[in-house]
Amino acid sequence: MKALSQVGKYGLRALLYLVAYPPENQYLSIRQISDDLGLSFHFVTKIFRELTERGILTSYRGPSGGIALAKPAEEIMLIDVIKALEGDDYFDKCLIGLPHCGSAKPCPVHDFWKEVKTKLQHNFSETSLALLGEKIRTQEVRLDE
Amino acid sequence: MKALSQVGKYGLRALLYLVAYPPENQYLSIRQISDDLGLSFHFVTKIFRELTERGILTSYRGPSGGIALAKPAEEIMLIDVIKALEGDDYFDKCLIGLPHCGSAKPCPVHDFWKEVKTKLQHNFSETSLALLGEKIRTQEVRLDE
DNA sequence: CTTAATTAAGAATAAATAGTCTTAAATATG
DNA sequence: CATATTTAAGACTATTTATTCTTAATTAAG
Repeated sequence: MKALSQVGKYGLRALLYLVAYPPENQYLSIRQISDDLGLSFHFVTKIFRELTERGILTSYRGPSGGIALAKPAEEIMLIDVIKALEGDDYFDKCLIGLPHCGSAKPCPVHDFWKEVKTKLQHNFSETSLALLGEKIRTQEVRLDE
Repeated sequence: MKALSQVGKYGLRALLYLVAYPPENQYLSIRQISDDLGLSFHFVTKIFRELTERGILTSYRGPSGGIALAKPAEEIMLIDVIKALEGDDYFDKCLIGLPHCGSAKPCPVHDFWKEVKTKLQHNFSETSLALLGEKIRTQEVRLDE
């Protein structure tokens, strides 16, 4: 199941890198993230611009510039990131693509799919970047390969 | 969340039409399905060829030919259709796209995502086309708009 | 002030997906 | 056998998504 586009996958991975390995300086360069994760520098830059516009990151140009979280990692929830990367209507789509599917005109799998989306949405709303960063640092999980 | 490609969405809708409104004759023509659902005839034809190869449909050429279920609708599970349309690895994908993500090398959201996929897989395995066809026929739900 | 380091912006290209079209093959019917 | 109806096959085109490239703007440091 391809739940995220490449933008979503790379964006989330790059963001988690920042959260898991916060820089000593105020800003972490995009180059370091993209090199370390083996992602295209330009592509990550483009994705991060969107996250900056959405208020998830801040950026600073020039030497020793880079990007940083706009808020404490405890206050950034996975759902904010996913909506920023995939669109605010991420949890509103009908499984079989009917444009007017909803509680008034449900498709054959509407109720079931609604339930799946609600649970996902709930889980993503409860998960902070801080939690995921901690998970990565304590070596329980990994961000590459 | 775009869980299905256009092939998956259209294929499932077209198949559900067949199940919900079984023809009096042995075969239902693709033209009738595509016209009724407002889908491209050629596109549905292409999708149905794959479902025929995968043993979900049978087809018959010539006048009063068309397609039909290869098995009773009770024996065709949603999971078979989705795997035929989206690929057998549909439930094996890492959320953030790490190629080696698994229980040995889990990504930061592996456990959570695994659980979501398992539940989905389970639900799709229990849902037959017959059930969905009945749902559509009894007007609880709809297949167009 | 010059240079190097960095992100911003968006144009350009490539690849994947979606959709259309043409021709062939099969088959029923007159 | 001729014709009409239908799916099969795959080439072709269009659109969307992904990726790369180029240039500009900002800023630190010598």
